[in-house]
Amino acid sequence: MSQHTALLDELTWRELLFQHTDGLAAHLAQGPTAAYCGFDPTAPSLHVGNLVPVMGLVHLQRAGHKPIALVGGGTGMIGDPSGKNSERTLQSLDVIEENARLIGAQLERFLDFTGPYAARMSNNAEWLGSIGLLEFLRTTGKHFTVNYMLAKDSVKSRLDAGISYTEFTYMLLQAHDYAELHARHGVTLQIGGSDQWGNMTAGLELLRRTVGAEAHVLTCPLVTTASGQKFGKSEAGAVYLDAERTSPYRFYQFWLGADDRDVTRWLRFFTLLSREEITQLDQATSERPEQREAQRLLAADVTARVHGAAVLQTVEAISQVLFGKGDPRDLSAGTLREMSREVPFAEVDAPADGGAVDALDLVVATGLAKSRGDAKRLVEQGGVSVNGQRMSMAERTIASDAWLADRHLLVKKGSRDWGLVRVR
RNA sequence: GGUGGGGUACUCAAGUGGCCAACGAGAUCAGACUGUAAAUCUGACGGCGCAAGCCUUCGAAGGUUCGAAUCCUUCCCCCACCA
Repeated sequence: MSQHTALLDELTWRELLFQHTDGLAAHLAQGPTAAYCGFDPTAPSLHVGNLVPVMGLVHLQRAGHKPIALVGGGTGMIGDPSGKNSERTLQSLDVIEENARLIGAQLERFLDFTGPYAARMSNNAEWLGSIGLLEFLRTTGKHFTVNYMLAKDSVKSRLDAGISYTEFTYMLLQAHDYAELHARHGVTLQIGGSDQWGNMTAGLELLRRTVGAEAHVLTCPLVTTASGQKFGKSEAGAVYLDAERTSPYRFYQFWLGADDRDVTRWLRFFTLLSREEITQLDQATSERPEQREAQRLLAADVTARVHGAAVLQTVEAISQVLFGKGDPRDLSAGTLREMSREVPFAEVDAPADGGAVDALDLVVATGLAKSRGDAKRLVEQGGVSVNGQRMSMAERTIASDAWLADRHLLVKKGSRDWGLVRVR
């Protein structure tokens, strides 16, 4: 067993291996293999769910293979019907281009572009964008029967609701990508989420029929949560890698909040910690769950990889301040200013009448409630604290002598949603 | 094309002239408990409002009526069976 086949063992114990083609182990044993994984630019940022195949590429590289991260600037113009129960609206070309640029930049951070196993970035707009319809139909389309295409789950499940000719064609484009990358870079392995199996095998079909090359595919499982929630959703929606969309603090908190039942699996999925370390953390979770060592390490590891060590330090410090038992009055103006970039922040005008601000306004200004009526409901239920003091409808104003450093007010909604306000 | 069933709030789903902003369940939010957990219990849950109340909603548009989610007309869509 060489370094190259260690990939499968690694993925197996991490449970990142869902399905793969027969003979993959023997193929990998032959030496460094070029492999790719595609990401369509359907959003301006990757989200945590995308991290699974990204980590697949990372493991691939660590096992001595050459990863290619493919941005689907071309396929993104068409729309993948896999897992969708209705037709999607097409996005404008500018949006797709911009998304592709942003996602490409995110992907670059995970891979090493130097050394003997240097990674490579690619964008299928490069070849799909300029291929003519007739040429495409003659070179790629000719190798697929409609019968074959109709048998794919992605298509079959849409036959009642309807599927456009455009989306129907998606699998051919992905197959074309595989063939193109095979020709350009000798790619013989494609990885992706388990929902991509159909599209990926279409690529194998094309390679088999055209160049007769041996090629493989490997899929990663879908991430699930113990509570049955969709993975990667927080109250505020999807958890993105982009700091503008999901603040690093929220990102960190997302991982920190992992369910005990999920945390070990997520450590295997999303960190590079060794088997021994993870086993140890697993034990820590069952012996002293309240310490949440596993969650802390998971959050730190992933946040550091995505946002960098410096940012991790900041968000850890902020988490410590917010959830530690310190008195908010001790916070320095500098700390508060740093915090204002990570938690919902708003500035309000000083009240005309002498200085006391209304908690309802603070809750609304920070977006923790969408209206005063909504805020009132929260206060009535005891869900709002300002500067550590629980508010009630009768007592909910904060006089200026109770403000924090540099005219700040720290608002807490529920047990873990925070907002910061500064009085102008 | 014919016949029958159906479209109700985030989702599922009651309601068939006033007591309906609309039973119930889930989701969500808050409180208690706790580990910034899970489970459980309690409360909130169309919008705006500190309240009185106002506004918008029951596929769409009209109509009947003092009054409609509920009755009538037309239209749109879904499902089942027949052709």
